[in-house]
Amino acid sequence: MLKLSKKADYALMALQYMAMVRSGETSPFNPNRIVNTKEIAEEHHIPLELLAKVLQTLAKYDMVESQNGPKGGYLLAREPREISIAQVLEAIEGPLGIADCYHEKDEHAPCEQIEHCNIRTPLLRVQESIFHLLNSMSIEDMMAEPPLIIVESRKTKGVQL
Amino acid sequence: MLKLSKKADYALMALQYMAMVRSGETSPFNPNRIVNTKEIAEEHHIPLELLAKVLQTLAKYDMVESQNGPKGGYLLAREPREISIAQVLEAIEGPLGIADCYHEKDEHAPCEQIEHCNIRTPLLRVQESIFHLLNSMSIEDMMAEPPLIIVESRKTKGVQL
DNA sequence: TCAGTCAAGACTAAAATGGTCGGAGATCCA
DNA sequence: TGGATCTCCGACCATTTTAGTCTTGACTGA
Repeated sequence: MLKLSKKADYALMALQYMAMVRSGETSPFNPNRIVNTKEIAEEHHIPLELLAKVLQTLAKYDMVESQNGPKGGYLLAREPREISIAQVLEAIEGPLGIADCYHEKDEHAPCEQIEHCNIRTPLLRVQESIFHLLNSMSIEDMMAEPPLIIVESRKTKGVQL
Repeated sequence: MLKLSKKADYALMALQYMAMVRSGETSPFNPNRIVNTKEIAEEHHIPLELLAKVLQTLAKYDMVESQNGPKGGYLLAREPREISIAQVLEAIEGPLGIADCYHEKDEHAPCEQIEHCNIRTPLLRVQESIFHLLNSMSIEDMMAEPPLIIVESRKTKGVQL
């Protein structure tokens, strides 16, 4: 539950990687170098074609710029700090909302339950908190993180930050 | 994205309703009365059979107690404040985790990317925040909320609480 | 021109989700 | 006491979503 889709995972990985490359972290002698789909896919062991599709949508949403031809590839279209996690997730998976109270068939009609819905208001509060959190974090915040070695239990819950 | 499943919605609605009934809010003369699936389904306009299944799993996780036979139904097994939203979601949709870094086939093996995963640590931070939020809210917090009349735009994002 | 790159779409397989059905079990009352 | 009735229960099916693959085409630079 609440798990990110693979595509969203891949998008974040790719953007983080591009941000690292751009900063010169991975290859100090040529920051700003362009990276292509294959490189990212091999680096992270993810299927090439799927990543390609993800990068296409990121390009469509102006988060990366594509360059065609040999030596082509992608680069970040903005500063890493200007790309929020919320923006990435919305680009890949559509508008985010814990409670979106709209009819499935007709975007503009409210859902069947709305007249008798007792949980809407509190859920909207939860939703706003999550939005705020995801909007406040950017790709920059994902850089230079030492990978965790310890695989902690999935039972750890409710830990205060 | 991040949208709750129908089942999760129904579970929360049902629990909130049962909490209201129990408090005497809906029918002052007999609080603690037992309610059956049909009543909840009709009250909220949700399909009976699906709600039934949801209530079954809630019973399995000891959030409600079931009583069979005529005049049977469900009641809350605990105080509303002792049932957190996180518990409900986990009961219905399985363990929650933005990033669960496990192999799909083998629960105990880490996922393919973990060795080269650059986004794990920051995502775990996000995840912990959300866990904390969902654990800190209970069914009690969902009671006595006046329904919102205004249908606000789904474009409102990143609003500070 | 040619090889390497992105772009775009159709297509398939598998999983998750939403929804349905025919019972099994408990209670009530003649 | 025994059946009628009302409830929960668990297996089942249909649809949608997701993940992944494949093909074709267009663009670019050497």
